[in-house]
Amino acid sequence: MSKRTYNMYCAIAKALDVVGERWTLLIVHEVLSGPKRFKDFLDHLPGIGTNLLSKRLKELEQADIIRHRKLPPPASSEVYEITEHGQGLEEVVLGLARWGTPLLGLPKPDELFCPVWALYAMKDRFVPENAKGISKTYEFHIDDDILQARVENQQIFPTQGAAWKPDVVITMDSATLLDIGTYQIEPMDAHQQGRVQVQGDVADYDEFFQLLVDAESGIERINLK
Amino acid sequence: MSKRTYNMYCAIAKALDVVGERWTLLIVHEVLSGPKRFKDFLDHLPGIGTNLLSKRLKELEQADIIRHRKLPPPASSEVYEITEHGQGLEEVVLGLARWGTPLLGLPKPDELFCPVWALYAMKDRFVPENAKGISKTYEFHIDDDILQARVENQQIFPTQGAAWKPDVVITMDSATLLDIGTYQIEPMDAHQQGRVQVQGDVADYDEFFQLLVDAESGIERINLK
DNA sequence: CGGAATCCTCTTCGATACTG
DNA sequence: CAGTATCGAAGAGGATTCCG
Repeated sequence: MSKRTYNMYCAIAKALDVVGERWTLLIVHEVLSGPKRFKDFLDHLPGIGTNLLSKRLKELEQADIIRHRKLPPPASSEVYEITEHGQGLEEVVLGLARWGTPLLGLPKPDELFCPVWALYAMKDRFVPENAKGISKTYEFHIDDDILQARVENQQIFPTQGAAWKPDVVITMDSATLLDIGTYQIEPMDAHQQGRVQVQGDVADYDEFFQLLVDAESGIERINLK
Repeated sequence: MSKRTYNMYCAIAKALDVVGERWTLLIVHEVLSGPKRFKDFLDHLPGIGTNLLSKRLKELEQADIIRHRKLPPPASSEVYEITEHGQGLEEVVLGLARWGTPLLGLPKPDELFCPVWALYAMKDRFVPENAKGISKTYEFHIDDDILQARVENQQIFPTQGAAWKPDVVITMDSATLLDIGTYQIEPMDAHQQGRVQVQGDVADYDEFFQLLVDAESGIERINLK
């Protein structure tokens, strides 16, 4: 009944004792992107099963990586969120995202995609040099998800949820987001074809994607052809 | 017989599809610290089992993270080393090391410790501000292992193996290294008690440990009491 | 509906023994 | 020393059920 451990006096092994099991770091990624309900995890982690998810959430809570709290009625559902200690794993998750990007290729039919996962892609692809003098908040409506990206001081802060006073609101479905993200279509072309709606200045929409790595190096980065 | 995958179009999941299995990142850590033989892995990864190690090495080779080559006779043994692609995982491993350090506590009797693991601890604890104007190479003989740390331009480059022209050679056993590393004893006290031998200027030996975080913040960092 | 518990099958892991 | 073979134990996956 004792928990499995590597039994090594090694910081890496100690970390993996806690977050190295299957699904664990993916669950951490989810809560790093914003508070989530049990159902959200199930939707975003295909095949995990309720029992295993339940077990993982308990382990993560015991390790002080997440906490859960009940929302007041009428919501009456539990919400899981990251702790300060868990926030320290951001560097690890971001490192995995960076290293994993070239393995993405094009999405396969049986692969699940959730819009929130684009948050780390934004961080990964953001080019500070292209953002000089820009201070804007971009809001995205992708399928039923709302995301935002605050750009400021040549940094980007993408998070889940609606922005307070967005400079522009950009609406598209996830298929279009994937086509743009994998450089199958230019952002402005997608807009002209009616696949993207923009509330606000269309120039802001165009500008946002200029902040990310361009198609040429981007295609190499996600390893297309 | 198809490999288990998360089936998510997500860079983090893709990375974990490749390096997320049990033992895998620890093996990557080992080769990041220097080329290793089969036996070395077995000695450093208690309980892995030869079959699983063999399997992991094959998987890592297939993923272009490590490569193996035969040493010329009379050595005639296989050596596994990191590839350029695998080197990209350094950020992930270092992130895990950083996050895992506060979980270390004091070494327990049944926990294995290998001197090479101190390499990432050096990187983690190095304080650039304390290294102004220092350009030296420190060589360490710990038990039967030889390590080195090159300090230059307020950076530290710890690696496995003997240095070319070390400024100082420091010899101790791993118990002493652990005592110093966990702030149970001051480096100079350990030297005075004959637990550390120094070839070269003893001031250099003292200086080196000044480059790492001091006891006060260090104890907090590894979460002792 | 959110989440925990049960049962069953399958895969992976871990330890030992064995071979080149 | 470098692996392969074998087998019992543990963990994962999927369906279903139960409880609030």
